[in-house]
Amino acid sequence: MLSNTQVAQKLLEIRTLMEMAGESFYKYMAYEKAAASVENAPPLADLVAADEHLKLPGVGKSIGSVIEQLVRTGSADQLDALHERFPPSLLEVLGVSGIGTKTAATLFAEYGIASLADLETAIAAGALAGVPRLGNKTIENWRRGILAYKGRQRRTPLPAALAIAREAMTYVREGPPLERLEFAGSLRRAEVTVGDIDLVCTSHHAADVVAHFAAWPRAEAVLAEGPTKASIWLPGGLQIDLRVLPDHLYGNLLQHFTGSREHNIKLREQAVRANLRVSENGILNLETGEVVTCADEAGVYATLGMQLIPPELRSGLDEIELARSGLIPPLVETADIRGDFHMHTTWSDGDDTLEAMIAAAAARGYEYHAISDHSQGRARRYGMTPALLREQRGLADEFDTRYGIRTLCASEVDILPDGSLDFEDSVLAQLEVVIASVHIATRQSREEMTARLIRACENRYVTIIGHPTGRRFDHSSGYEFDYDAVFAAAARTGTALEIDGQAARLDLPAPLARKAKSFGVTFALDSDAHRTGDLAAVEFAVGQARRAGLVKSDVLNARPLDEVLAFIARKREAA
DNA sequence: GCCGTTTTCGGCCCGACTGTTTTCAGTCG
Repeated sequence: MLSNTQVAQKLLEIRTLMEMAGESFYKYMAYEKAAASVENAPPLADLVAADEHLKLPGVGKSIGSVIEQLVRTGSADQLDALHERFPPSLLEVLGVSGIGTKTAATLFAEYGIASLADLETAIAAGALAGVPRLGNKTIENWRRGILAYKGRQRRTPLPAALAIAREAMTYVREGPPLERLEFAGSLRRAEVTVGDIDLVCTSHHAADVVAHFAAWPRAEAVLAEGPTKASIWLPGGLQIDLRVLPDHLYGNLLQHFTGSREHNIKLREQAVRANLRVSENGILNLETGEVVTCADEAGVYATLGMQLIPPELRSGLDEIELARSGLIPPLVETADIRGDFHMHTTWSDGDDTLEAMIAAAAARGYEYHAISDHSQGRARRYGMTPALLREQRGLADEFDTRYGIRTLCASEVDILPDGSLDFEDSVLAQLEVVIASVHIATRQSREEMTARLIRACENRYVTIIGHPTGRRFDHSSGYEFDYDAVFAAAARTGTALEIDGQAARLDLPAPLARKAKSFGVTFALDSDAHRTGDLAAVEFAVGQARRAGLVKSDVLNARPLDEVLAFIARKREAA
């Protein structure tokens, strides 16, 4: 069964090969739009089963049937036919920066270059010398592009990209004077992984700022450098783009470079109907010739007759229609978070002591938090026993007085393969917060895993299901289960679902959280910190929550302590 | 190929940078 991301990739492959085949621009662009739509949609398997995939924006009859084939069989007639003409290895050639579909099509048709290896051989043999419109500089750029392609990592996880962006911004600030500097693009939209880093800047000294940026010692190569914009590569192939414009255009600039591409296309299509041309240089009224420039993004959206759309919602799905109708809700913010239910100490697998974690949580200004060291699972060499839990509780009470915070007595308890928990109910009853998580036996069938998670929800002592899908960017795509059934069980039993902000997890993913919200589920936004420095990861959980459209009232740890305790008590009493 | 607050037909976002082209196509985001 192909995932949404995999289907989106196949649609993009069709798009690329259609362009090479000489299909019309709007025809293949339709596939690109559909791919973006699919990426942000709920699980396609469910949509196709309910025949609801045709409701996705940009998906009509033709692409709808392609999606259906992809989901059911893993391929599609259309893709197979294109592969008859163009070998899949051509996509490698297209992966080289500077080579687009036109060039790749020519290289293939005229010189038989069908793969990266073919291209390298042709360059090394000088087979491309003397070709019209192919100078030494172009060949040299390709050679560099091939090296970058080979060394390139996959898309960079959001937390890692954010750290790099902040380093680059620190460096840029050390240069010529500037007014404002911000990261934009997929990073600002809180996408789970980012393909490159976009920085926007306002300054009276644009060319100097750009030159300073391009001279960053950490840059391995400068891809492009003009008077207002430069692109650099870091070792490993991550690209950073910087654009500099005058300060009165800050709103237009930030809006333009925050994207997404599909969001901007839709926004501009709407604007065109009102005779407005939108770009980073302002909003041009084609009738009057007047140009509106905006100091902030709210001005851009207001000029286009809609609410400000938060960056995390700019996916190109239906946010523009909602904003025109005034239906974008105020999303949950990091400042709303009053506590963090999920963190570990040296008592299990954390790196920092109980006191250090409590002090750090208090320093973040939390009203309450929970220390949730692991239960001592059957296969676990570390972790808490009932005796250790009692001992930890006593110490925590002392530290609470010292640091002015309320530490809830908690544990992250393994959900065993049959859905029972790793602690007896009598132990669970002593805990104020129970996070139940799947760590073992992750290869169960969809049916077994569904039953297992539902049974965990039905345990009266379970407050939160931790990192519900088990996906990890480093090695695991997570386990399969019937999302609807588990979300319904969570809502019915008053069990919160976690959005785990740990760098490698970000789980629940935003499209699933959006779906869970439709069932009436309550969410816990947690850091899953294993050291004090990771408590800030709750911000990544908030980012995913915002992408899912969650508001303050959807979030358990945005509530005051008495309401949190009442939420927990309701479930225990109801059972 | 998709879509509709003028449209079920006739439209479809916008601009920066590169290379070698004497006027712009290709690529990228």
